[in-house]
Amino acid sequence: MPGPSIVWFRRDLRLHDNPAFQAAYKRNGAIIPVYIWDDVEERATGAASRWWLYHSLTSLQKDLQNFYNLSLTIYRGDALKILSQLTDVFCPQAIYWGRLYEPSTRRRDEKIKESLSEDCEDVRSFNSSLLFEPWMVLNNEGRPFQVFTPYWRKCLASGSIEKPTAAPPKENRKVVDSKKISVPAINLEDLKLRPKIPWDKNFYKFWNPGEAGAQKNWNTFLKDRKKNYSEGRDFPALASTSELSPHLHFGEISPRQLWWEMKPSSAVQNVFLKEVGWREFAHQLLYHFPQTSNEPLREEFKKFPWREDSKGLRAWQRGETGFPIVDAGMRQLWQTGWMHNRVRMIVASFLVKDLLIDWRKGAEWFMDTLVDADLANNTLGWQWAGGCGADAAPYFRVFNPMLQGEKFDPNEDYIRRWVPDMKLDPIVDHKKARERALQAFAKMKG
DNA sequence: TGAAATGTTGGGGCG
DNA sequence: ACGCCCCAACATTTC
Repeated sequence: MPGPSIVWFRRDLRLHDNPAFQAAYKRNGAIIPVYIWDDVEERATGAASRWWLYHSLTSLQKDLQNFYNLSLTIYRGDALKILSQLTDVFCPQAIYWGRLYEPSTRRRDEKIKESLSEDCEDVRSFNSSLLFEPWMVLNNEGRPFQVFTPYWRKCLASGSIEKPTAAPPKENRKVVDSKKISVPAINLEDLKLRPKIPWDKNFYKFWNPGEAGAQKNWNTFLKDRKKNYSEGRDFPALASTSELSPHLHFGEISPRQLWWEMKPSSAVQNVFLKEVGWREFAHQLLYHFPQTSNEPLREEFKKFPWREDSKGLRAWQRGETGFPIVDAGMRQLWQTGWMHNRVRMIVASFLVKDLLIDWRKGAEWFMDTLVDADLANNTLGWQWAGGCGADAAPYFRVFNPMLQGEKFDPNEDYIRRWVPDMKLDPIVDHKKARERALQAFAKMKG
């Protein structure tokens, strides 16, 4: 009888196409599925994401129980310590997990892999969340791409993507008593992931965290939204996007599934897959330039003269700027934990250009309020808006929030939905603000 | 994955 | 019929 395998779930909270779980399953022994809430998770997970995580773990717990008679054990504390203790007690044959790519998780996981390998012969990580590993796609000089189009072209030319695998067949796995270890397992409730103040009450109307919810959104997308995606995706009043971002962040659905089920005749031109490509691009950028979540990729922006403006920042956060499309976006974010991507660009441009507030302030707010908050995507998005990142909009490309509203919400449906009581009392004069931003840019240059 | 400023063109009104 | 002006429509340049 083979010994047990530990599967360390992190942000691959699914059973289909989950290579770590699959590999453990194939070993035919007992499986010990664990989730560990340690400092790295705690620091990196904002309030809205915690809400999501709570429900996603609940869902995974239920599925593991129902399909395999496995109980996902939850721990709080230092991941290395806990995994080492588990290893001491259970002498697992294998310890598996899905890879993450942020600097903090990489630092931690490398140490863990090295340390556990001394006591366990098969400690392995798997690719569960990307189509292309960041170190696999390099330009002809062997360096990472900094422009999207050539990056994506290279990805698509670089070979085939593995087909997703179904969840392993249902069966009752032998159960081990994980309570034996000295670090006590705790209840999911004890992680206190849900808010004390019930600001999450509306979230339930919009989201269904977990693997089943992810599949549901994906099927809706394929059935109803895909055909109009390339035109409709820019109009926030329409339901044209997949709304998969939080599911993808927590690994409730596999990008390989999206890839294969799109069945594109020409992947290069497929607009939806291109968006998946931006996600890949963001992850490889953060991998190769790990400092960019805090520092602009383009050096000259280190001396950009940002303004301190706590009143402006607060008005932006609350959706009280007096610019309808900006306020609508910020309120959609607050009420649902999500914002349409077109509107993200508009509100980001407004904060960075019209208010001249450091993009990092905006990034921080997004990390705390988005259910899909993802360090790689968020960093790319904000540095793009700030003009200081890879393949970024040139700084002088200033969005006019009124014009953007006219273009992308012509009937004001989106605005009315989120700010029914809209009062036009702008906190800045856009024309003057634009001039000010251009001057600041010139100052940095000179 | 801009928008404003500036330049060019051409149709129509009118003396 | 012609030149002149106005200005919308479009194109190009600049920020």
